[in-house]
Amino acid sequence: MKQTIEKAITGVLQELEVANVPFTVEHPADIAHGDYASNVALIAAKQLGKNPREVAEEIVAKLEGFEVSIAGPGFINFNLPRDFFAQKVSESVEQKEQWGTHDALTGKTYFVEYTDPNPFKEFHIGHLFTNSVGESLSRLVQFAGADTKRLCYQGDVGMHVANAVWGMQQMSLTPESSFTARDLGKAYALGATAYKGEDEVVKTAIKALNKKIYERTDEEVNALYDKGREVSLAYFQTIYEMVGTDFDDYFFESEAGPKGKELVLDHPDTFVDGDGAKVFKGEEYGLHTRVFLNSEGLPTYEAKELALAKMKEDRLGASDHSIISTANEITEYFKVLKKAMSFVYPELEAKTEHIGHGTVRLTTGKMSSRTGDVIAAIDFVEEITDTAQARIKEATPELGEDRQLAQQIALGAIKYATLKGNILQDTVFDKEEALSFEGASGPYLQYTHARICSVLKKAAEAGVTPAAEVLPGQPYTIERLLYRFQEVAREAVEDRAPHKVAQYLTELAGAFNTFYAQEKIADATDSNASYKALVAQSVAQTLKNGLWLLGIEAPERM
RNA sequence: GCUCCCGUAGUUUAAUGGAUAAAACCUCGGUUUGCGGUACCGGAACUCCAGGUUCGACUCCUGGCGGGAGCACCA
Repeated sequence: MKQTIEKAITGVLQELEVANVPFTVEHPADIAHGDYASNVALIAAKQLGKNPREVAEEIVAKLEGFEVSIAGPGFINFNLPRDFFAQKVSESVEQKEQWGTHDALTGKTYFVEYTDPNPFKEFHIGHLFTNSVGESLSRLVQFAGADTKRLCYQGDVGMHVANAVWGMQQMSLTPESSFTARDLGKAYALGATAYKGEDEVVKTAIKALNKKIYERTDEEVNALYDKGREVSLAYFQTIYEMVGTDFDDYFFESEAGPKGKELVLDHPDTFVDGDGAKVFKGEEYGLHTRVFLNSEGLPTYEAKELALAKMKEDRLGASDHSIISTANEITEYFKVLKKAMSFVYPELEAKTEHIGHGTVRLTTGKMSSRTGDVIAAIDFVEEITDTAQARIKEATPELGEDRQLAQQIALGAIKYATLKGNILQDTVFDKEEALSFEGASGPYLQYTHARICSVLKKAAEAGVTPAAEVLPGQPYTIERLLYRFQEVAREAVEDRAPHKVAQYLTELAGAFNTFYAQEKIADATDSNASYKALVAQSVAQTLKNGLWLLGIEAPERM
């Protein structure tokens, strides 16, 4: 539709013999202004040396087949025909889960790497938030038609692991003993604190342990390490299932390490000596110099990441684009990494994109992953699930024991709070606000969806069948929003902006609730009831698909 | 000190250079016995400062001020 309008305007401009007018056609900020608006007259007026409103009138006189009006300083507003909306409403219901999908990335293969927790350490709320962002980005590219590969890169070697294994030894954990991921978290905290302390003997011991783990030279250490890794990864898997992420493949630092080292040594022109280490001179490109191999010859994050890019293609085949989504602490490193990669793997570098998102803070203060003083994602979700369940019990007693439902709502609250704003910015997670279940929140969207499911059931009982046979003369306001869903999905993926979906859904839900307050749907005596039911069904489908893009479930009752 | 990101109602967030800066929380005042009031309607309230570019600036440029992240062997 937008293209049709643009084409019509271009035609008129040719008639008026004006060229190179970079006009836009977009939705006006206020829906009352029309469905589309163009600033063409304002731009063209400059070239023509005329008053914008005058130019607008000339253009409008030549535009055929549209209901248009001139407003403000010279905007041309377009109102779409009634049938257009009815057709879109019908389409949305027919297309079901396909509604809103588009072809922006059809035929492309996209890798999306995210979450990236470290085995032996706690999976904390930071991982939960970064997972929400990555999962939504994955779903956005998938919705755009891309063959989407979800990837997870986990740091199973390095000093943090050495700290944890040292702690395991102190706690007398053995490969035969049964211990949990939580015990590992304690072990890590123990080791990390000890390493930071003054005791040089301990430091030396942990460093030696790190080397042993990396080289796998000590059977006893290997056994303890392997068991710890297994426990930790199994624990992560339960979390991925809980949040609804299904990774296609997992990569580990233990694999990337040796390959990274080899890669660095194979490119002596790119990675040069610096204080006994191998470094990349980022300064020559306005960046920082980074160490790729430390003075002990061990690969750093940067070297591993370099190898990882190649490993992904080796295992999953070639991609057209590779997204790596992390918190923005990594952003600067990644710039250097990309530069270095442009010498080693220029073709991979060209399609690698790092998306550094802001961090989420709790209203109670900042969390830290270094001190061991972290909030476990599991605990966080449990706590919010408890509150959600209490709320359900109050409102819908018969669903009060449904723990799974409570968890869906808790995750909806968390994910919405994470994705409601621009992901580049830091956000604050206010538990009370996210759980208020009112206004702009995940549960509000879920509630609206459930409410529609309920009213449609009532309508069916009353003998109202959703259909587009009898149409009210004027489209309902909500119809003017419904057809935009696909455009929103497209913009959101192009801008890497899940918040555009969140924002849209909130507006849609609000408009529906207004519609619902004004119009009775389950009333067979109303000649418009069938169409109203169809509109309601369309809203439910749109909410469901939109929530899916945010990684949020849409229960039918709550 | 240098680099990058960011400063919008009391609070949390929106706004491809466009119309009266938009929602939600909070607050104040209301809602037709009509389908889920976890809803709806209305009021009050905002662009850090100073310049510049533009018909038009929250948006772009310059300089301040304030916050976050990073600045060589952690990731």
